[in-house]
Amino acid sequence: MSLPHAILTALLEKPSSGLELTRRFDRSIGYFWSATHQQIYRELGKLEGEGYIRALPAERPARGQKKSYEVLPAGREELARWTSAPQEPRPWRDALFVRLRAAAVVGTTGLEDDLRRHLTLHERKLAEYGEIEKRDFGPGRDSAQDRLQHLILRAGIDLETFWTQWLRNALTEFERLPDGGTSDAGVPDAGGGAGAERA
Amino acid sequence: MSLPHAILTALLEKPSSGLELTRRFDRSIGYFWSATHQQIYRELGKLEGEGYIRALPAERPARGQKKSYEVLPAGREELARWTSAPQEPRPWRDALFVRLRAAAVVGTTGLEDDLRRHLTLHERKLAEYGEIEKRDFGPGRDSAQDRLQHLILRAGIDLETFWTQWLRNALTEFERLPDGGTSDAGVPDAGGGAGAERA
DNA sequence: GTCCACATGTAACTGGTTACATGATTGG
DNA sequence: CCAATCATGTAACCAGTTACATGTGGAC
Repeated sequence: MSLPHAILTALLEKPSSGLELTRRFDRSIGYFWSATHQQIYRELGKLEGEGYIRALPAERPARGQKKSYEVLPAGREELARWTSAPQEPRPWRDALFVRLRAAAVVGTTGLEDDLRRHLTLHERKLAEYGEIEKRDFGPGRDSAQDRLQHLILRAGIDLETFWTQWLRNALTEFERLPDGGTSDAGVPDAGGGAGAERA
Repeated sequence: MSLPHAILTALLEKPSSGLELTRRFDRSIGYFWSATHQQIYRELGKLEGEGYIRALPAERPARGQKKSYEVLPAGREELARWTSAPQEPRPWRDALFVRLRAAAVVGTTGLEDDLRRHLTLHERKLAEYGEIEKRDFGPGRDSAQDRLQHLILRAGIDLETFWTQWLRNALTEFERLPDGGTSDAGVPDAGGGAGAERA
C-alpha cells in the first residue's frame, strides 16, 4: 500500500498533475519508490474516489487537458495514520541470489559477466548519490525535512555500498572456483551454449 | 521470473513433492526467496506442462496423495540459460523510506516506535544468520557449492547489518528533531519552491 | 468413528508491468 | 495541414497474497 501514500506525500509537498507526478517519480521520489504514469493515473482516480484528494478548481473535463490535484484534510489524516501504523519489514528478495544458488548446481558459466555489469551499474549509482548528497545536503541544510530526506539518501548510499562490496567479493570468489563452475558431472549439457533467447 | 527457477534449483538439489518444497522454501531457500504452497503448486503445474519437470514414476493420481517431481534435461537447460542471461538489478524499494518522506510532511509521531521494533527484528535476524554461518560454514566447508551458498548468506548478514546500523542512526536522528510533533508548519501547502524537490 | 496432520489444490484479489489508444497544443 | 510533444487514459497480463476447499491415512 505504499504507492497511494507516496502520491499523497508528493501532492502535499506540491499539488501536481499526473504527468508532473510522473516526472517527480522519475527523479527524487523514484529513487526509493518508482512508478509509471499508468500506475499514477489509476491511483489518482482511486484517491479521488475515496475523497482523499480533489482536482483543483480550474478543472476542465477530460483527455489531453491538464488536471492538477491537491490533498484534502481526509487525505492528510490517512497519510499520518498510515505513516505511524506498524508494518512488517519486507524480506530481502533478489534474483541474483537465486541465480547464485542455481549456479551452485548448473555451473557459473556466464553469470560472472553479469555480476561485473551489475557492479558497474551500482558503482555508477553510488557516485550519483554522492553527487546529490554533496549538492543538496551540505552544511546549513539541516531543517527537520532536510534531515529526514538525508536519512533516505544515506540508505541509498549505504545500500549501493553494500552491493559494490558484495559483488567485488563475489567476483574474487568466482576466480578461485574450478573454471566454468561446479559439478555438472553426469548430466548432458544439451547444446544451446551461446545463450540463445528462448521464451 | 525467479520462482520457477528457484524451484528447478531446489528440485535438482533433491527431487521433492510440493509440500517438501514448501518446507524447504520456509528454511534455507526462503531466506532469499520465499513462496507459499499455493504459489509452488501452481508453478509445479506450469513447469510440468512446459516439459521442464515430471512427476516421479510412483505417481498416483490425485489429491491427498504425495507426488514428487524431478527435473528433466530441458529443465536443467532452461535453468542454465536463465542463470547466465543478463538481468537488470531491481531498485531498492521499501515502504519505510516512503514513510520517512511522509513523516517529513505530516510529522514523525508514532513512526519512531515502529523503527525501534524493526531494529529489534533485524537484530534478531542478524543473530540468527550468524548462528547459521557458524554452524554450516565453518572451516573445511569450502567446496564450490559451499562457497557459493556462503556468499548468499553473507549478503543476508551484510544487509541485516546495514538495517541495524541505519535504523540506529535514524533513531538518534529522531531524538534531535523538534519533538515528534507534526511539523505541518514548516511546509507551505502550495508554494513549492523551497526545500521540496531535492534528492 | 472422529479428529488431526499431511497433502494437494481453487478462487478471488492486489500491485506492478507492458502495450496501446486518444485528445490537445504548438511550431514548422 | 502535419508532425512532435504534452497529457490522460484503457486493457491485458503476471506475480504474489489471502482465503478457502478437498482428500488421505494414522492415532485414539
